[in-house]
Amino acid sequence: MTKRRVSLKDMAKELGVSISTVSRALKDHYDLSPEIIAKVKALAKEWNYAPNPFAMSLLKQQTKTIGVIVPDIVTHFYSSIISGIENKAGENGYYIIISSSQESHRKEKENLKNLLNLRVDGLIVCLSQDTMDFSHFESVLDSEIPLVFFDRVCRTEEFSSVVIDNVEAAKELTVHLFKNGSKKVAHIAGPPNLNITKERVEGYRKGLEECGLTFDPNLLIHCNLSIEEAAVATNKLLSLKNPPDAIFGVNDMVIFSAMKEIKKKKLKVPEDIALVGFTDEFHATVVEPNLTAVAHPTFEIGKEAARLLLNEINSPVKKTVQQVTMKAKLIERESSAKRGKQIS
Amino acid sequence: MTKRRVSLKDMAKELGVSISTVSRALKDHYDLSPEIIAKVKALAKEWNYAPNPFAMSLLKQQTKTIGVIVPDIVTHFYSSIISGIENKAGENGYYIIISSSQESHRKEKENLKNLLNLRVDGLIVCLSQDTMDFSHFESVLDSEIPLVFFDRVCRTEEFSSVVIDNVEAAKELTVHLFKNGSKKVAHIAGPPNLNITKERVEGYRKGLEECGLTFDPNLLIHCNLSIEEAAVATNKLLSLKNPPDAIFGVNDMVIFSAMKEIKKKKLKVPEDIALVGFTDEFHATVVEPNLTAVAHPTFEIGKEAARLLLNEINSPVKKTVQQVTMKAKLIERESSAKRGKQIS
DNA sequence: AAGGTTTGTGCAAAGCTTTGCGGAAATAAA
DNA sequence: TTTATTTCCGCAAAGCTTTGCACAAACCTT
Repeated sequence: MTKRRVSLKDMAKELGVSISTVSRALKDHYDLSPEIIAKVKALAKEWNYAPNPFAMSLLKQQTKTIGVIVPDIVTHFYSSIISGIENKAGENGYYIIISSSQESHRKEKENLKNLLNLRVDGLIVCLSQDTMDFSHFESVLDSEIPLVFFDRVCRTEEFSSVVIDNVEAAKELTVHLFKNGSKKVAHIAGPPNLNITKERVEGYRKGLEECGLTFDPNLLIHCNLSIEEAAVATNKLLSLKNPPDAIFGVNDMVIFSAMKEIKKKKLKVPEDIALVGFTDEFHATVVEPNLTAVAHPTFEIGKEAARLLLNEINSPVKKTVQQVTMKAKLIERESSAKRGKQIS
Repeated sequence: MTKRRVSLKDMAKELGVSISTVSRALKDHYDLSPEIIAKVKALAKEWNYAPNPFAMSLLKQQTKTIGVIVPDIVTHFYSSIISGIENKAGENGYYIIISSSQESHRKEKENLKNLLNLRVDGLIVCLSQDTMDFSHFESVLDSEIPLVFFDRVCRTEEFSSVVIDNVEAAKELTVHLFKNGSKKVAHIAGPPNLNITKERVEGYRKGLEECGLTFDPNLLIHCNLSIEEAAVATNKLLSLKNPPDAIFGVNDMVIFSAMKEIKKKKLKVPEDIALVGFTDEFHATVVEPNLTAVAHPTFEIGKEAARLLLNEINSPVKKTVQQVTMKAKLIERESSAKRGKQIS
């Protein structure tokens, strides 16, 4: 138990005036005598007064708090987005409360319930990997608390969301591989229920089509987004009788893992097999060879999600569902350099 | 403005009983009739009642909230520690509010003030890079709110802290380099004001001493923890007339940057120059060659800090300052392999 | 001097919960 | 029938802030 902070009451007692007078003095109410105002302010400063946020929340029925649910906070992709959210929220006097679903549907539901009970003013959510049933968001609709999804989304007619154009980006990536000499492009995809998986697979197939390559079901493997499963998938691909000459991975983890497995087999990237993926700016340049990748503007995604949410929170009208698509850019680096070209 | 949630009052009205009865029924008060209890509970469930946390905070004078201040949330080291904190806090029904100082003393002060005004029950802090003046923690002492530092600490007689044995680890790292053939070990250190810097420099010098190497001031460079400054430092070392054959970097950023610069110069790690540092498990294995490093048990550090804090929060006695030193282990990988030995 | 206006301040309610205490009704005992 | 005992439930205060309304005092006008 910690010490009680000073309240208006304490100051009123000290100065021999009423609580209301103190309250008003602090906000320069027009018809208080200047002396009183000065006295009150001086004492407030000396005693280091700050309004009790709980009393305020109770009164105002708003908490200046945003709840965030992400699959995990350790992955750079998410922490960077969180950073963007924090940035925007902070600018507007909002605090964020972060909770991670650890890619579990159960935990996601639990976190959602907790944040709702905490009376957050709004929510920003990225779905967990194994969320296939979206009924828990019904309660959000009921409560009329604004919610914005990002990256992994659902119920887009009911909730705003921030995404990148996955179809287009995946297509671009596939075409890029073809142009740089790959003829057998494999794709290690994510869990089939996620929108990002579906969209990227769609883009992959469109890309193949555009290049006149036929889709080979053996070259498309779904896995969850762990290092382990990605390693298994990679090895499966590499041991095909007709192995791929390029792999397009659905995200960071998958790419890292694939790269490790490829190196273990003494194969060279990109000479033997090119490698591309979706990732964030940071990691693409840490690994070697540097990764050709669709880089998410993570910080911006976070900021945008927060901006949308703040808009909805402060909007007088009922609902303003919006889908924002951010620009993701393909950055060509070493891992998919043209065959035969010397890598420096 | 969102919909009001149901309150005890609403339910009391609906059932035609008093608020107190509803409140007591929900906690199975002994002298209420079983029928009333059943009715209340049924309605509470149907209406999805949850106590208003602000009313509770007001009443109980505690918020079940922990404030966390870190230099940034994007770096894996910190996000992983945060993850540990969240884990432990969650288990005990506490929420965490995270704010980042962005390595700025000013922001750190501001965050501290905000969290104090928010009435958090406790604080977990890692100092910013340019915090040299620690007077802002006076207010924490005054408020009697428990605080635990980790990694970058100060005022250790007044606040508990969780650290690793930097001196010992740095010494070990230096000796390891010597044993594997390095004779001129350089150290890129952090800002001189940080305890981690001082301790690692001390360990470095002890290590040199133990190996019978004399300390060369040219081989010790201080820099802030950015990619850019680390690159400058690395180049300065490499262009000495008598350049080092090993670099010991104070943290991740420094190491990544140094590695890039070394590769740019077409030098080989570890053949031309060995590289070791302090980092987390994850990144050490992502870069190539894999990094020999003192790996922080980041998740555990977070859990331990939270554990200490929770102890203090729930302790009836006044103060129980504790210094916990976590085990950091040196993991030998490729970047410092014995000279001449083949790297697989 | 009496009524009207201005100026400065306090009361009280609302927002929500918990809990000590007191009170009413019902039952048991005398 | 009256008193004592249970059994069940409500009042009210505390925790803190804001704000509409009311009240009092001082001033001004006629």
